[in-house]
Formats: sequence, structure tokens, C-alpha cells
Amino acid sequence: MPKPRLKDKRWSIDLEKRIQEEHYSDATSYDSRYGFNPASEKELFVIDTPPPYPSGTWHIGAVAQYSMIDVIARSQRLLGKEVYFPWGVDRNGINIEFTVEKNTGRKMKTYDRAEFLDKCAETIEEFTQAMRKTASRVGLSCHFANEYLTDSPEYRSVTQSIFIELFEKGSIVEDLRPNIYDPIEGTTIADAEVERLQRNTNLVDVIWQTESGESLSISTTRPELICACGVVVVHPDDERYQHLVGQKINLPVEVSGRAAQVEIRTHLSVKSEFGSGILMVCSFGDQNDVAVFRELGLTPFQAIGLDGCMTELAGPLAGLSVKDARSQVIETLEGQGKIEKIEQRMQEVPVSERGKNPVEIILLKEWYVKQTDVQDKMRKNIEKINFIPPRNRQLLLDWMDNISIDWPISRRRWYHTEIPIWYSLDESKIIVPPKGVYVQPWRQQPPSGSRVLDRETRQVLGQWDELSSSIGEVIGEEKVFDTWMDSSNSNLYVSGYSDPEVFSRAFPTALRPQGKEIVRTWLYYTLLKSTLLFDKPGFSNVWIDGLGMDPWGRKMSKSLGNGIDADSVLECGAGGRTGSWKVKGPDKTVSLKANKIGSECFRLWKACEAQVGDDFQINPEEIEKKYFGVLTKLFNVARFASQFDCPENLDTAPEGLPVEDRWILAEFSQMMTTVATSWESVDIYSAGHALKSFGTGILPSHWLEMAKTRLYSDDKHAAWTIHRIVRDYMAMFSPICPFFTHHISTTLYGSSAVDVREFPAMPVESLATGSDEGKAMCNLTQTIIEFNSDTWKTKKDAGVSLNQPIGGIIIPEKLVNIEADADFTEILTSMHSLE
RNA sequence: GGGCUUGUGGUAUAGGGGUUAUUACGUCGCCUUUACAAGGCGAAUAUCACCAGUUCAAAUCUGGUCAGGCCCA
Repeated sequence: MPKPRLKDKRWSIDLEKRIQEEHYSDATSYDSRYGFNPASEKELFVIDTPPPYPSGTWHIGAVAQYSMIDVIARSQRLLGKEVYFPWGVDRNGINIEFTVEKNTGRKMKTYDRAEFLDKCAETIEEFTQAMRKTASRVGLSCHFANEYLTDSPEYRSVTQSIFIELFEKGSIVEDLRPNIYDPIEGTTIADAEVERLQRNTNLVDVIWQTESGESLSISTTRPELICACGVVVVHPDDERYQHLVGQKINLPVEVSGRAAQVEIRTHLSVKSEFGSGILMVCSFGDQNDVAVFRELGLTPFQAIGLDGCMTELAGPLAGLSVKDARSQVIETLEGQGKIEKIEQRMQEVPVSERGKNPVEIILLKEWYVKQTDVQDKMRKNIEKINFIPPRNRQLLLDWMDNISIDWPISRRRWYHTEIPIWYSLDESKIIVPPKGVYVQPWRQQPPSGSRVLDRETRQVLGQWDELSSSIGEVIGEEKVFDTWMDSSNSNLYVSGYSDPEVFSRAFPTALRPQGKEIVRTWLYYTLLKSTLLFDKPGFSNVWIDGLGMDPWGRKMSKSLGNGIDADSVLECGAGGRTGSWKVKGPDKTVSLKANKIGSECFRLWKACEAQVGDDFQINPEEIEKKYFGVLTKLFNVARFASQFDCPENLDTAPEGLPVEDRWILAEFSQMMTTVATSWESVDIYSAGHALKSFGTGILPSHWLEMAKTRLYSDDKHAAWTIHRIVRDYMAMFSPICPFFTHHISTTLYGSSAVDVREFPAMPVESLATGSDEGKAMCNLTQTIIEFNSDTWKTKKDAGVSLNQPIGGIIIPEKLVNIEADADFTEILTSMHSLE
């Protein structure tokens, strides 16, 4: 038997790692392979990849999702497009600040600002390194040399420039409004950053007295806010209280600097069946309070300060933290006999997503992006975007239906992009820097080229360089941007925002891939920007994937103890080390084991197992069981082929191909069409399935068995057919398993499947998908499969081994008399040794 | 509490009024063929989440319920 050129007997994780290291070792060849050349004549395909946030561990679901973005990038290259698959890292934000605080045991605000920033930069760089490693381990073909970091001066200058552009367009406003505020971290946060936690709270029934002396019980979970009460309301239809409407009621606590009475009015939001059906409305206990204040035109009180403590307004409670004030006021009220009862109840408390601190609503002067007035425009732009899968468009529309306030973008934190503004001492003028310059107003003076604007009218008053002496001292803005202000520029940044020529070709960005959990934030804010800046859709395609779940379909989380580490799956099987995972199931902890997985198997699994948009369950055992065998099978097919000499000219088919070769080439052509269509429509799942079933099914089980004898006797037709199929198969399969196909194709054909930049042509024009002969051949497939199976079964039933002759088998009519040169009789007779 | 979304053998899926409900993996049994136990043949496993309704006929349409997920209050 000839020797296979593929030396290894099987695909292994060690082989995979060897190939991978070689692949990434030479930066020059890596860049020429995967780098983005904006000057290319080809159609540009820019992918706005989600810049991951380095936190130390990378969630396996996110890694799986990222590997599918790589599949998209590679498949688009295969289709002949000039793909930009950027590698960006999101590094701004409160997370890293928390990490530094935790590591050093010191709160941010006890540091010198510059010193703290250095510490953050140092720590985030360590995490970034680990992430880059995982990124290449899972096989991402990003343009790593062009790495962008959202905390770099270049990126931050773009964020600042875009802010100034929006500012000039009038889309940025500064206003004193109720804001969601995290008093522990000392910063404003957006609606989208609030989450809710179940907590036990006291529901206190406090007795109030009206001016006419009537006693009323009012239930509240926030008695410390009574001092900020602006009105007491009842439902307009509640007959019990009609006589009270219009009366004044006395606040049951001591206050300072405000009236001690409020009016009783009606409001539809009151739930009459809740407690006594009377509601006190404070500024601000919750969002409903904000709404009532606005609707009734009341002036809000400031009961809680920026430090999270009660203000002067609270009289005796002033200076206490919210929590202490609450217990204090309960004690006081109890002492005065003003508490009817206290009841424990579960309540959902709004907390900050990142700090998990209960948030307060307080009045603050902040910067906002106006968004409520552009929703209709945005909707029109969004209609032009292709969503994959289509139903996930709804996630965005639902969120948009709930937008009722503008987007607060200023934060009182440090490791973020600075708001690029200075104020004159009299606060009437502001100074903004020129575009393209990164500024840090808290420690810099306005740079040359800055402009002076009227703070109210936005009118340009002149150049800073000329006016600076007359304006005199200026104060730099200390606040920074919400990190979504940075990340919502990612598509502009990667599509060449600072290079108009590239930008005109690359925008709207070809593809935004992301998870469905950040539709309300990343996707929404990005599209908001595209509408505000260009009144355009932002993307041609948006691909929204589901989330990785544990083996029982539950979300992976630290508290459930059901997480699976990405690296452990990718390294499973390397150096003979197996993987084992202890995962907490719904009833008991389950121990999962696998021998070998690696990146290729992991990618193949995600491609074939999970339809885009659905949440997917991650179970390493299943990944190995279902997909490692597929790799082995394909490897064996290639290894088998590698025994036979490859014809010099693989491009042109030799004359006189026998019927079985023409048949498999027709089937192969059919599969190629499916794969091409799937890659074009970003349908990884269908491409994966077509490749898998052809490569592990019909090709080896049916055609190879027919072709074996000829191959062993150096038949040129069979050799051409198998090599042509294996070569092009590897190219089409390379987006899913790049290292596997790279290894096979370079070993067999001296050129890599991952370098193919044009979708393979049909092997034989007359057999192409849709051709008469092609159709006729594919029509026979079912009959061939059935005949082979039947024959194998007959032999088995008769106790005849498969290589022994058997008589009495009749070849189906359909396979015999097709036309003069298309008769399967001979090949089937010899294949099965029919007598 | 509300909105959206998903629910088809163990797992992943196809099908969008009439099928014997598709396919693959897994499971079980048997068999060993000059690439391959990573193979071949066969079998079992689904009242298509549940309950009503429309219809001659429902996995498919309608309404409700339940469960998971995402989001919101």
C-alpha cells in the first residue's frame, strides 16, 4: 500500500497546537494572510467586532460566540471580500477601577487621580494579555497588529471628537434632572446599567395627620424620604378618600427649610389595594415619583446628597447615611407612636449593575445625549438593516419603545474618556478642543486651536488662542463619559471614521455581530449615533447570537457555580491531559469529563450545534462525543486520499470520467452551492451541516467504496476526483476549522486552504448545480444509498462477509439504463462482488 | 407584575393544516470489510411543553397555562 503523506494517524490537540503556533509565529505572513488592506479593489467587508472587556476570565459563551465571528470573517474572505476583522479591547470603565480598589484595599477617591489612572492602566494590560492569548488559541484571524484599545489616546480622541460634533449639532444638552446615582461609587449611571435584586425590606405604615386632624396610615419602604415628600396622592376613583382631596396634610417628621405640609391630590398611578391606598410621593423614591413630580409640575427637593447622606432638608437626620437615616426615623416615629405596623416583605431593589449598590434618584447637573426626539428617524434607519436572525430585530424595537428620557452620559469616575470641556470662571462660556486631539481637562489647559462657545446658545464666540487672555482662568470638566459613549463609536472607528475615502466605502459597516444581552446598550447606542451623525442605518447586517448556558439550559453564573472555563475546554487533550469539570446542576454537582476537545472541535461544535440567535447549552462531554469523531473521519478521508498521487492539473477534469465520478462530482457541486449560499447569507449552521453530511457520509461511505479499487490501481480519473474534492472541500471548510484544513491542504497540495480568496469553481461545468446532467446525477443519489445499504444488509443477513461475493442481487433499473455511458452496473457489481 | 422570545425522541434540528413527523449525534443489539470500532447493519426512544378552541383534519392556525431566556417596572 502507498504511504499516506499525512503522517499523523489521527487529529490530535497536540497537532492542533503545533500548527497553531506555527501559524501565529511569523507576524509578517500572518498579516499578509489576515490583515486588512483598505486600498484593495475588492468589496470591503468591515466587521464591527465586540471589543471584549478584560476582566481576568473570558466567558466560554463569549469565546464560542467570538469564534463564530471568526467563521464569518474567514468565510467572507473565502468569498473574495476584503475583510476587516479588527481586534479591539474595551478597557474603559468602572470594572477596572473596582479591581484596583479591591487589589489595593483603597477607594478610588483616596488616590491622586493621575496615580490611580496609572494603576488601572497597569492592571488592565495584564488582563488584556491573557485575553489576546485566548483569542489566538481559539483561532481568531483578527488583524491583531492593528489592535485598538478604547483607552488609547487615538480612540479617546475619536470619542471626544464625536462628542464635539454632536455638541455642535445640538444633540448634547446639559441639564439639572433627576438622575440615577450610585452613592457608594459616587457616580451617575444610565437606566441600562440598573439591575434589580431581591431584598428583604421593611414596609412601614406611618400615621399622618391632615390639617383637619384626621389620622391616615401611609405605607412606605422609604420613611427617611418623608422630608422630601412633595405631595400625597390617592386614586381618583377611590371613594374612601374623596373628601381628602385638596386638603393639606402634615408631614409626620421634622424638616428644615421647607413647608411642613403638603397637599393631597389624585393620581392614576396609585394602586388602591396596596396598603391603605394612600401614597406619599417623594423626590425621588423611584421612577414613578419622578413621573408624578413631572406630571403635577412640582418642584423637587434634594434629600440625599452626592455623598449618599441626608441633606439639611432632613432636619435631625441631616448627615446620616440613607440606611442609618431609615432606622433613625423609624425609631423616632415609633417613639412618637406614629407607626401603625412594620411588615417584612421581599422587594426588588434597584442596584447598580457594576457595584451592586442600591441606587438613588437625585437631582444633578449632567450632560445628556438627546434621544427621545429621534426615535422615529432611528426606526426608519433600522428598517434598512438586515437582522440575523430576523426575529431578533424585535429585541431592539422593544427597548426603543421604552425610551422615555434622554441618555445621561457624564459619570463621576476616572478611568474613562474625559468630557472635553472647560468652563470660564463666570460659567457663561465653554471651551472645546479641536477635533482629533485627546484632552484631559482635569489636568490640562485647552490646547491651541480650541474654540470658545457660549454655554447656552452654543454660538462660537471665537478662537481660544485669541480670547484666552480676556477670558482668563478656566476650569476643566472633571466628569468623564459613560463607557457606552466610547464603545458605541466602535463601528465608526473601524470603518475609517478618520479617513473619509475609506469611510465612504466602508460605512454603513457591513456587519455588527453581538450577543442579545447588549442590544439595549451597545447596539442601541451605536445606531443612535449613526442616526444623529449621519441619519444612516450604521450597519448592513446585524447578527445577534444567543448566550451560552450551562448543560441544563440555565445561565452560567458565579453564584450558581455552573461556569465552565474557556481555556480548560480549548486545552483539553493537550499533552495527554484530559479535562474534567465539576458543575453544579439543579439537584447535585455533576462531574463532566472529556479526553480531547481543542479549538477546532469547539468551533465545529458551535457552528453545527447552535442556530444563531438561540441560547446554547455548553457541555464539554457532548462537544467531544458529537464532534471529535467528525474531525477524525474527515482526517481519515484526507489521509486516505494522501496515499495517492495528486494529478498535476487539478483545475481541468480529465476526459471520460466514469459515471460514479460524475455522480459524486455532481453531488459535490450541489453541496458547494449550498455552502456558498450559506456563507453569503451568514448562515454558519447550514454551511456546517452541508459540509459535515457530505464529508462524513456520502463521500466516504458510498463513493470511496466504489473508487477504492481504481485508486489502488492508479486510475487517473479516480485520483483527480478525490483530490479535487478534498482540495476544495478543505477551502470551503476552512472558515470553521482553519488549522485542521490548513494542515491537510498544505501537506497534500502545498498551499493552504485558509489562503483561498475566491470561492472554488464547479469541478465540471456540465455537472454544475442546476445543469441537466448534474440534476440527473443527483436524482440517483437516494437510490444509490439505498441499494448499497440493502446489499450490505443482505450480505449480513446471509452471513457473508462484505468482501465475499454474493449472488442474486438485482441492481435497480434506475441505475442501469440511464444512458449509454451512465450505467452503474459495472461499478456496483465490482464494489459489492456481485455474481 | 408587564413586554418580547423560545419550547418537536437523551441532545441538536427539519417541517408552518392531510407525511408512517426529517436528519444527525448519543443509547442498545449484532457484525468485522486492503483509510477509519473514528466503521457497517439493525433496533428502541416523540401523545411535536400543557389545556381549550377553529377545522372533515392541528406539531402546524387562535386563545389560555406552564417552563427557560432576554428586557422592563
